[in-house]
Amino acid sequence: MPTINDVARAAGVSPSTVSYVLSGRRPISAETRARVQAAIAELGFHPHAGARALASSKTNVIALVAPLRVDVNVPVIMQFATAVVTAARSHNHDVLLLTKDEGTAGLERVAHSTMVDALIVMDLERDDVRIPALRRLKQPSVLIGLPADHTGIACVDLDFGAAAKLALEHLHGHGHRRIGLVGPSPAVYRRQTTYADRFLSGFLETSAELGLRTVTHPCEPGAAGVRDCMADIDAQLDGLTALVVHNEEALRPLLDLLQASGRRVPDDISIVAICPRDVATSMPVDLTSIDIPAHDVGTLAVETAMRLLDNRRVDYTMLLAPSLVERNSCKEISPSHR
Amino acid sequence: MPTINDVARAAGVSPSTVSYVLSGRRPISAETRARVQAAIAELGFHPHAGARALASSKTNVIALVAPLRVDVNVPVIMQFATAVVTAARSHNHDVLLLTKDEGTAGLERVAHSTMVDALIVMDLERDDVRIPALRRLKQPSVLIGLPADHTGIACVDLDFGAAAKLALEHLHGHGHRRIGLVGPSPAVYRRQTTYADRFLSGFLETSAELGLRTVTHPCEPGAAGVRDCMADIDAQLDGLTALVVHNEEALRPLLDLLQASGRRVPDDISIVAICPRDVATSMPVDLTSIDIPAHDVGTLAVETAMRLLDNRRVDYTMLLAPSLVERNSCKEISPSHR
DNA sequence: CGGAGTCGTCGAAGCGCTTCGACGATGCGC
DNA sequence: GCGCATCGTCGAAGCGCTTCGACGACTCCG
Repeated sequence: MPTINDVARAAGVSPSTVSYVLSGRRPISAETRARVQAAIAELGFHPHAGARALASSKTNVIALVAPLRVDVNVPVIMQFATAVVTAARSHNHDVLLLTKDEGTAGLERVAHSTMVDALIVMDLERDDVRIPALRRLKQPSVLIGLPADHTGIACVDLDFGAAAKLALEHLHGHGHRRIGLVGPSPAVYRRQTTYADRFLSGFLETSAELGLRTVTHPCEPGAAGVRDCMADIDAQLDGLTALVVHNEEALRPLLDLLQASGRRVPDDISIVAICPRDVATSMPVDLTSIDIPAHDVGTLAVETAMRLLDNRRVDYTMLLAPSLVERNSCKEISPSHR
Repeated sequence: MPTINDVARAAGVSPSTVSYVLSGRRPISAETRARVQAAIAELGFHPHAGARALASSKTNVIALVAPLRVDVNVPVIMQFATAVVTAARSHNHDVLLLTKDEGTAGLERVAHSTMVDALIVMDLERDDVRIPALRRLKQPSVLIGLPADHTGIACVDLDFGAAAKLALEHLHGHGHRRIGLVGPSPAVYRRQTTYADRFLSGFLETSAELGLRTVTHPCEPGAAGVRDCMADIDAQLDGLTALVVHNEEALRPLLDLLQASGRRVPDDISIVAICPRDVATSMPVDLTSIDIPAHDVGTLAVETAMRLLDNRRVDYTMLLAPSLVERNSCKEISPSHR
């Protein structure tokens, strides 16, 4: 492996000159630069990352802390990860993958040993124990999610409150007045992942504003969970004409159940789903949905980390506006049926 | 951030002694060790990764090259990644996540700049262009998959040939004689990911050995793809009593289609699926399946990388034996119906 | 009781890079 | 034509760690 000294010798310059050619931090004449670059290419020189990190205190690596339990939401996690890696590479950074189950210790390990310049953390809980730890680190961090007290830490997420509002407004606009919410599984609420609450609050507020009759219910995974959930919803609200589904796993069994019980979508019941686009379009009925813009969120998280690294100003709460795509699961209801 | 010198001073020893306490490479008296460890704990010392890498030429990081297109098989990829990260951590290594689309250049970048000690590469094609590049690296690599010429590079994968054999033997044992294979999508064959071929060869060989009447067909994604595929299979082989499905995406629409056309599983048609356990158990019918042991494969890949790093002997072709789990999708067929 | 090992520790060199200050050479204004 | 910037380059210091050789203090054996 050639070193910067080898390159310097080959180009007939000093090592510092090579370094300046590489970093562009000082002006170098065109000829010198050309000679150096030729030497670099010829020798196949790549600067040693460790040496560089040691001398410059920059690693050009960011940590991505992901919930790698084989769990719900796998495709969404994957989309985040893809976006983060891609965006990081476009800023000349690499990504070190950590699992959530290393917890606080993992964050401190990589931060204290100077393996990374910044951290991106996903799947935050309302009072996540990692937040105080992150605050203590010298590296900046960006959260994907919105825990309770994130003072001084940048957060990026979909605006789930607005998403709920948007879903209800859409249905309201189509004449629906009696609407059920099929929520995430109780485990999600228990885990205090805040998107569930934010969505729920937005739902309840908008429901009140628009004067709707609504009922909300979490939904256990599996066909049985869906059956129970729908039974409860139907029991509490008759004349139901629409559902908002904030639960990816439930979608498929829900559609199966509706079909089995002879309720046609969208003729008898309309549905708005909150889920990734490809999930919405891979169902028996193409679902009108509000996308979870994992790609945008991941990219924005990286951009934000980069801004923090160059001491540029950032917003500390970035909630992306939801957008609803109409497909074939919502139907206009005539006033007489309201 | 305290350095090794700070620790040394606090403990009243030389920096090298601290280093030896950390690495255990030389004997250190119990008292000294205790004092040093106390100082480390008190100061919250963590060795600087870059400095360490520079001095020792070891990074304690391995690269994981994953196909991060948002594509088929997402859950399986995720399981591999989880297993690799977990196993790496248990060997005191971290994982740098690279995407397949950086190609050869990405591998060379991280290897030449000494960011990683070893590489684990997934989703190999038959004549993958990355293989020659990997051979040139000074870091060892382990492949998850089995490309054509992998001389000198360790490979780990499920034995797909044996899996096909196992599936057919199971069905044959239950009296089935006319069996269809619903294969991966043509895109997979085109991409020359070798597991498809290995499975197919195993299928054809075993079919011949057992004297079965079989027909094989790739299957495009989506309900339409499944319909076409089944139409072709039925056209070529009447009296079909069983299917082997080597295509995760196809499972759900296939079951829908069979139900819609009044063929009950397992009463009218038996199924053996090759897919992760949780996919098999999340279908309307619990499927008898051969698991894709992503966790085991990922773990073994890391173990192998670790062995290579300590210059221990490794096998260069590690094919894990498949295992079939009986659930509710296969039925004994009476001789009269054969 | 002397020499040969072992044990425990230290000092110094060096890993490959960045960066700071210095310095000759130019160009410029007046 | 002289001083002053600016430009382009160099040399050296150092980033924080590992590792090698050295060395005093013991232990052990014959």
